[in-house]
Parts: sequence; C-alpha cells; structure tokens
Amino acid sequence: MVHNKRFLAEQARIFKALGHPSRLLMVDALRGGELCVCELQKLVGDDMSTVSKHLSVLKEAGVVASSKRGTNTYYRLALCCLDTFLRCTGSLVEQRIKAQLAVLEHTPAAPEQTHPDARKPGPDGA
Amino acid sequence: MVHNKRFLAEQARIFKALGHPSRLLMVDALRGGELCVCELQKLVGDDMSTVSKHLSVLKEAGVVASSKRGTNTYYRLALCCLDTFLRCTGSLVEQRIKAQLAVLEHTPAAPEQTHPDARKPGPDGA
DNA sequence: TTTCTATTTGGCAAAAAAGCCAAGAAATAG
DNA sequence: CTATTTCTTGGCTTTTTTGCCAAATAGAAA
Repeated sequence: MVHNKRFLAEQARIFKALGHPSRLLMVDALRGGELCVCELQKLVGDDMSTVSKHLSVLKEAGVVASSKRGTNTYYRLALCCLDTFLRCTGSLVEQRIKAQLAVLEHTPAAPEQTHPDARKPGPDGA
Repeated sequence: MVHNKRFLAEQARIFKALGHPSRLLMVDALRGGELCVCELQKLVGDDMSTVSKHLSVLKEAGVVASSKRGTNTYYRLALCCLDTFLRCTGSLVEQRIKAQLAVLEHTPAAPEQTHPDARKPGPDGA
C-alpha cells in the first residue's frame, strides 16, 4: 500500500507539516486542549500571519482541525497517535543531546544509544 | 521541556526527515530489515547520489543507522516507535483519500473522519 | 453604520531543499 | 598494480519553503 504514490505523498505531508520547530511547538501545546490563534501566536512569538500560515499547513496535512467561534479560530489536534510518537522521538532526542553534551565535556558517558530501539547487526556505525 | 529550542529543533528534524515521499518509502522498506543503498536506489528509482543524500538526511536526524560491510553500506531503522505511528498516519491518510474519492464520485460516504482520533468540541470544521 | 479585534490571504525576497552530473573515496577482483 | 563496484561528496540550477508587510475578510460592539 505504501507504493501507492498518492498515499505516500499524503503521509509524507503529515511528517513535513510536523517538521518545523514552530509548528511542532504549537502541536505540542495543543496536546493540552484546543487553543485560539492568538494564544498560539503568543507561544511561538512569530508574526500572526506566519502563525496562521503554519496552522494552515498543519490543517491541510490533517494534523489539526479548527473551529471558528465568535471572532476567534480555535485549533485542536486531529491525530490520535501523535502523543505516543512524540514521547518516543522526544526521548530519542533527549538522549542524543545528552550524548553530545557528554562529548563536548570530554566525558563520553554513553558510547552508544540506549534508546529502546538500539540494534546491532554490525559492530560499527559506518 | 519542549520549550527548549535545541530540543524542539532536533525533534522537528526527525519529522522533516520523514517528510519526503522517497525517504518515507525507504524508511518503510527498512521496517522489514536492513537494506543496502543499491537496493533502496532500485526501490525509489532516483539517482544513486540523490538516494545517498536522502539517506544521510535520515541518518543525521537519527531515523536510521548504517553499517559498512564490504563495498556495501547497509541501512537500518533506528526509531522503535515509528512502526506504530506509521500505521496510525497510514490509516488516517487512507481514510482521507477514501473520503476524497467518495466526494469526487458524488457519493459522500463518510461525512466526518472515523479515525480513532475524531473529536468534536464544536459542530463545525471552520 | 462605523470601528475594533481576530484571522486569513497576497505578494515578495531570502533561505533552504531537491536532484542531477561529475568527481572522489574505499573495498574488492583480477 | 589497475579495474570494478558501491557509495559519498561537491557543485550547480530549479523548486519549495519561510516569514515579513500590507491588504482583505469576518464577526462583535458601539
């Protein structure tokens, strides 16, 4: 099914939408419940128009949905599984950052990733 | 923790890396086990150099890892939770495509998303 | 109505990503 | 050694994305 070009493009679109710091920050904030654009704008600090465009990217991708009430537009998450995955990528990143810090401090703490996914088909890391 | 700029950027990098059809296709193929560059190149059909650059993007983001054996370089997944999330985004996309097809055929089958995540804080879709 | 507040859209310039070709590296075969 | 295979890197052009400003839109309030 993944070989279907359309399917592949749509799925990639979801990841692409999440692949921007500001958008990821907003999506993360929406994990706690829906927020209006002005609240999200305060959160990321960008121009309102920029935030609005980011949100439309997320919406087009199907990551969020929106509802207009009064003069406000409220956005909410529309991707159930995101929570679990964010926790996973989060822990991966945390470990990688820690490892890098250790290297900088000349104290190579963890030599390899301790991430739950670590596999070792070969002894190297190419 | 998400407010940490570095953390946010690194995590976004993972999503950005996955946000390209060719890269997503390769990552999906790697779910079945490690593959060498030439096999991945055959799969996506792009120039070898293009494939190699895509793989380096995935590697830099921490999505895959690689091992050199002989003249070949083998890539493998390095993100445990990806499997679950891909299934989730996959089912979401599948539904969205089906819904769009239904609209085109003038047979509005599913009025709203039946995705496990569907929420309804408001009756609209802005 | 006018005015305000909240949001979206158009347009544009700067920055980043994509993808090709050619050239470089590295292990292997002869 | 040279030649071959496999992969990576440099350079370059085209395309896409980003993010600002200004203008348009849409409710709410006066």
